[in-house]
Amino acid sequence: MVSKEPALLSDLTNTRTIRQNPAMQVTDLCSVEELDVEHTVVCGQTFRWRQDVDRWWSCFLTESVTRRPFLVRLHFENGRVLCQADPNDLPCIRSYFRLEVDLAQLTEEFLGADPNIAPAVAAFPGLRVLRQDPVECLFSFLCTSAAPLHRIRKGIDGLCRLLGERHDGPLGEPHFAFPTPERIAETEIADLQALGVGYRARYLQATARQVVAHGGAPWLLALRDAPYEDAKAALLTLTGVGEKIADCVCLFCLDKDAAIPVDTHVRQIAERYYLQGAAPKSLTKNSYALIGDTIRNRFGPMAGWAQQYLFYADTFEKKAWSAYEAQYRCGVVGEPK
DNA sequence: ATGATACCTCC
DNA sequence: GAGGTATCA
Repeated sequence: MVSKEPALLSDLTNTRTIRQNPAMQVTDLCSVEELDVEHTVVCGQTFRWRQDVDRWWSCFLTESVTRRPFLVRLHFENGRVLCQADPNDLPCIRSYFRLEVDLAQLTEEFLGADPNIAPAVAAFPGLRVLRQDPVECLFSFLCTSAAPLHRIRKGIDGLCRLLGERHDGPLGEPHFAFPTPERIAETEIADLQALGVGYRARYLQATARQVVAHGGAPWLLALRDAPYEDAKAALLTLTGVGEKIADCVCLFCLDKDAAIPVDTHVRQIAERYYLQGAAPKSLTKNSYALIGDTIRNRFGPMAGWAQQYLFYADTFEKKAWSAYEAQYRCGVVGEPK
């Protein structure tokens, strides 16, 4: 599997070089009860995090307003989350993980609203919904339709390597920023398809052109200030964006905490707990809304977070964690198992 | 409005 | 067949 993509070997993050970068400092970010880094970055809301050889989790993120890329590395030790980053980037990192949300209070409210969520909350304390950069979130989720996790990660990684701005570390280790809509818009469909994203290549180019026509990244970011319904409606006009992906983008980067992305897992959960007998046979526009409304009625305006606990606990049960985790290890992206 | 099918790719 | 969408009946 290594011989298939030898180029990746040279791209492994050399943690020593990062430690030698004087701008990178280790900070005590918060407690592990406040943030479970590992499950938060592998629970299906973001796809570019990886575990370096020293087991620190790392990602090359983009600040949503300034479009400035920056490196983050996180690790947990003695009940604390340690953060290795440029101190100037700490506010961005706190914002990304939405540490302003009082998770203890929120999960307490969820438990009061519905005891069915107790096992999920108990299994993953510290699991959070992110505030990602909308550009990365939208174009990432365009790659997710009917695709397994390793394919999603490979496609997104390829997209960044092909079109993302390259930033070299102190000893030349490369980091690729997520590409701009403009860059994706000017790329041939065939070149995008060569990344292994299949028919989603057409969606990437079409949506990139539509976003650029609307004003680019700032237009997407402005949806954060719009009501959920308006933001979702705007996203639904984009090619390749249906209800599920629109809700993923709303929830995972636009602060729309009531958004419920409904897939087969969430549908099964809704059937099991709330809709016995009255369960819809298929996922139509109406049944999609019914399931979302059911969960919103139960958990209120932060229902999207409740959905994430229920969803992840359900999928986690079905896959052995070791097999799951292996896809993230050592930064080797793109190869399954 | 609901239901069926094709669309890339690869295990 | 897979964590979905566009298209057409």
